[in-house]
Amino acid sequence: MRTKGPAHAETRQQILEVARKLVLRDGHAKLSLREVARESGFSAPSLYEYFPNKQAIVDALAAQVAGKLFAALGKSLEGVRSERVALVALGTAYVAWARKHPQDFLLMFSQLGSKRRSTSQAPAEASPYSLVLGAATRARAAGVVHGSPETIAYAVWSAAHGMAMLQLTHLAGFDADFETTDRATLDALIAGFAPR
Amino acid sequence: MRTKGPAHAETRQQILEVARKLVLRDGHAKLSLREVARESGFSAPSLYEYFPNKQAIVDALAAQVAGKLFAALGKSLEGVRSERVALVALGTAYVAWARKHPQDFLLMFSQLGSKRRSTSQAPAEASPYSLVLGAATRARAAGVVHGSPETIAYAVWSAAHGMAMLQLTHLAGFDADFETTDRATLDALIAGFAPR
DNA sequence: TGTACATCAGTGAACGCGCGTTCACTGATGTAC
DNA sequence: TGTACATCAGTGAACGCGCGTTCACTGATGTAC
Repeated sequence: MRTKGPAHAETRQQILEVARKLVLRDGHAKLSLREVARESGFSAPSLYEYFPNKQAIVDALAAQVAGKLFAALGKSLEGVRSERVALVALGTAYVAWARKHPQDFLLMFSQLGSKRRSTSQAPAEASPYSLVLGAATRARAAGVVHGSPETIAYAVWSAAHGMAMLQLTHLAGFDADFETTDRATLDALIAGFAPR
Repeated sequence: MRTKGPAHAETRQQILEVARKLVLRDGHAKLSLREVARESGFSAPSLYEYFPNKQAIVDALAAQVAGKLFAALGKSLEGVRSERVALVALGTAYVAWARKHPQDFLLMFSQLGSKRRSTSQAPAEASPYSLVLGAATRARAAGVVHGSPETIAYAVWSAAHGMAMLQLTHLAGFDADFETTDRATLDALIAGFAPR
C-alpha cells in the first residue's frame, strides 16, 4: 500500500462492494482475494494497493455490515409508542434483518468480536447493542421493567440472536411462522421482567 | 471403502477421536483429512477405507457430539423438582455445555441442519430439542405456562442458543457473570409465559 | 516549449503451501486342496 | 504338510486445484527547470 491518490477511497469502496457481492453469493468462508480481484477487474497484487492483506478486506466489510444493522435497528425505533414496545421492536428488527441479509449477518458474527471487555466500559457509540442498552435503560426508567438495564439488554439481545442464528443455520428450511413465535418469545421475555 | 473386517468399527472410532481432538485444538474450519491421517498414524488414502470422504468424517463427528449434548441435557433433568425448574435447568445446562465444549458446540451448529421440516413432524428421538419440547409439554400440562409447547420450547432454546453463541463468539473475552444473567433471562422468559 | 525525471496505478510470473482424492502397488495373513 | 491363490490393510506418488503473498517490472501521467 503506497500513499493514496485522489480516487483511492472510491476504488477501495468499489472493491468492498465486489467482496460483499461474493460473500452474499458464496458465504464469507469461501471469500478469496483472488476472486475479488478477478471480479473487480484487477489483478490480485493490485488489491494490495488498497488493503494490506485479505483480512483487512474482511474486517472492513464486517464493519460496514455492522453499520447497516445499526441503521436498520435505528429505523425500527421510529414512531414507536412505548419503551416496552421499543424493546420488542428492536428484537424483531434484529431477526428480520438477519433473515433478509443472512450472509451479512453470519459474516459479522464470524469476524467481529466485541472490543468491550466488561460492563464498566460504555458500549461502542454506533453499535447495535448500544441501541438495545439505551432502550432497556429507558424502559427501566419508565417503570416498564425491573432489573439492571445490562441484564435486560443482554436478555433481549440473546433471545433475538438465538432466534436469528437458529433460523439461519439449524432451522434453515424449517417451515414455520417464525415471525409470530419470535414476537411471542420477546413479549414473554419482557413481560417476565415486569416489576412485580 | 471395502467390506469391513472385524476391527473396522474400532479403527473408525479411533479416527473420529483423533479428528475430534484436532477440532478441539484448531476449530472445525481448519480440520484437514491429511492431518487426521497424520495424527492417527495412517497415510491419507487409508482413511478412505473407513470413510467415503472427508465430509463423512465431519458428519459422524457432529452426530457423536449431538449425542453428548443430549446426554448432558438429560443429566441436568435428574432430581429436578418442578416442571418450571426443568425448563430453566435445560437452558442453563445447554449454555454450560457450550461453554465447556465450545469447539464441539460450534462444530455441531456449523454442520448439522435439522432434518425436521415442520412442527407436524415429531422431533428426532434422541435430539436435544426433544428434551426441551418434552419439558415444555409437561410444564403446560402442569399449568406452569400457557401457550403451545412448541412455542415455549422454541423460546427457551432460542434464548439458550443465543446466550451460548454470543458467549462463544462475539462476547468471547467479555468479563461478566454470565451464569447469573443467563439464569435471570431464563427465569424471566418462563415467568413471562406463566398463565395470566 | 522541450526535456529529464519522479511518481503513479497496475501487472505477469512465480513462490510455497496445503488441500481432497485417485491410482497402481505391496507385503502380510488366511484359506482350500 | 506344502503350495497356490485370494483377500486384506495399507502405502507412496501423483493429480489438479486454489490460495495469499511477493517481486521485479512497465507504461502512462505529472512536475520542474
